[in-house]
Amino acid sequence: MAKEKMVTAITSMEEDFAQWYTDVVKKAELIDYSSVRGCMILRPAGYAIWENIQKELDARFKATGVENVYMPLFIPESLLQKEKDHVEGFAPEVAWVTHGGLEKLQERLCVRPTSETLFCDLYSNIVQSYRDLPKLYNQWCSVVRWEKTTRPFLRSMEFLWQEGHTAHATAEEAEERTIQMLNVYADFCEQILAIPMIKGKKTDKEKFAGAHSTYTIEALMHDGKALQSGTSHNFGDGFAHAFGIQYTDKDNKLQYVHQTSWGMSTRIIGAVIMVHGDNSGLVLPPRIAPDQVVIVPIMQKKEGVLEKAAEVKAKLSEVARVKLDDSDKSPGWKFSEHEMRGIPVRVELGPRDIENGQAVLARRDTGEKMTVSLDNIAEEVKALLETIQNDMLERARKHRDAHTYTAVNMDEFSRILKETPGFVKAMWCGNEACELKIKEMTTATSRCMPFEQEEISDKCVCCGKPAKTMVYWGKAY
RNA sequence: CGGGGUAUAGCGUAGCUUGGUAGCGCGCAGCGUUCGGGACGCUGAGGUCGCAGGUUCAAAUCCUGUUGCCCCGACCA
Repeated sequence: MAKEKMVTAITSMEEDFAQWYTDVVKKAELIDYSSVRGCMILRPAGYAIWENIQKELDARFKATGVENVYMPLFIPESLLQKEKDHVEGFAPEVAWVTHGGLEKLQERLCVRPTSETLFCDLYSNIVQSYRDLPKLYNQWCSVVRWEKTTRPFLRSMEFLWQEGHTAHATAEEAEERTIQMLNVYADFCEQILAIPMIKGKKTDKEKFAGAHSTYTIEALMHDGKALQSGTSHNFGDGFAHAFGIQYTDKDNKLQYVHQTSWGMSTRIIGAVIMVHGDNSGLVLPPRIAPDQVVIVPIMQKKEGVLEKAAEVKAKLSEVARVKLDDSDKSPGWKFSEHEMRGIPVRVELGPRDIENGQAVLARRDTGEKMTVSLDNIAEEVKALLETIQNDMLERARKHRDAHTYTAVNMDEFSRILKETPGFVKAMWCGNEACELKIKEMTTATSRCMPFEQEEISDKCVCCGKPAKTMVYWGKAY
């Protein structure tokens, strides 16, 4: 008779993907729910991932000349209202401060949903000459959006992110910066998070409130749904006109600046979970994993085992972030626990191994086990982490490609999304009416117009009129 | 904001139909035996049954209201 499972397992993905996601997030102890509706507590395991993301992204930003600043949490109502599209876009989801202590405020203060208006206000004061440009500022902060429904990482009322805001002398320079930052995001996601991205431009319907154009990176989750993972906006000179951000050029003429903004949030952690995770829990790519290796001693009370484990830890610490689990749980319990938390490599070390001068390495991503000599364990682990990182990217790419389809008519389009969810590549006439109709018929939205275009057909998948662009469509988070 | 669930110890739950001393498993604490895929025995601690009213001699259970959470839609990173 099979022994009853002692601990409630994670719901399998196939059974209920949404429940699987919630289970993983909780069991891996990434977050906890708080007493405030829609706000999550980032626990050490979750926050450590964010810290690594910050570290990697911040270095990449700075390498392109970006400087960090910190802006206020509050925005006066009058400031928020200076740009018409922007305020209309965000009005439904801003939180307001109406009182200071017991006194009612003269003017309401909005809790920032994003900080364009504050940066614009600042730039209007500090930019006078072409010599003051460009301004390349970024801030790490949290923002608040009064969401109707929330999910850990994917949509919470308060979330952590970075928002970059730049001001340039010319339209060309602003466009160049917009694309440059999109590429920074895409490279980061592929190199560090092992998530392949589709880079492209948003349609007018999907672009940011107040933007001239919005670029996006889109990823495909394990369940075939798309996740917008980072955006980069070119504002043109729209905000500059609204806020009066002008400078004097070389010919002593007054000019408006051209601006960009770009952001990535803790939502990207949701992508890591849903791209790499499996039925045993989280699977972290080595480069972002707070702990890359966990050593599980076997028969740890036996003399010499913990000593040897500490020795191995010291050796491995030179090539990786290592944790030694010497708690008094059983080995089997530890195996499951660290799998749930997604630690890339497990080292098993027991009396038998020590006698033979070896250890067992287990890969989190494949479950594969191998025996290595203690003499060169550091080199072996280092190489294995690299292999895992590369294999994870490759596997994610294969999954995405296998779930990317083409459609030339609506029958095909609907059938694909119904039977085998994923990205659908299809031609589009450029008319918003077709976007709306497709959404109505299939619930899919245009994810982006990819930089890498293909000519699938010469007719719009929806209306049959001459097509302008190939678009990636999909159901999105 | 609509539709559907749900709320009992840290977690998972039984009890509710038919009111009558709140029970179980995991976890937690102590001791001992264990240890290569969620070990076992013994002992023990832990509960305003989401919250607020009401009915009743008596409410986890019946009634009313309210709030949180989860899932599915409409809106967003």
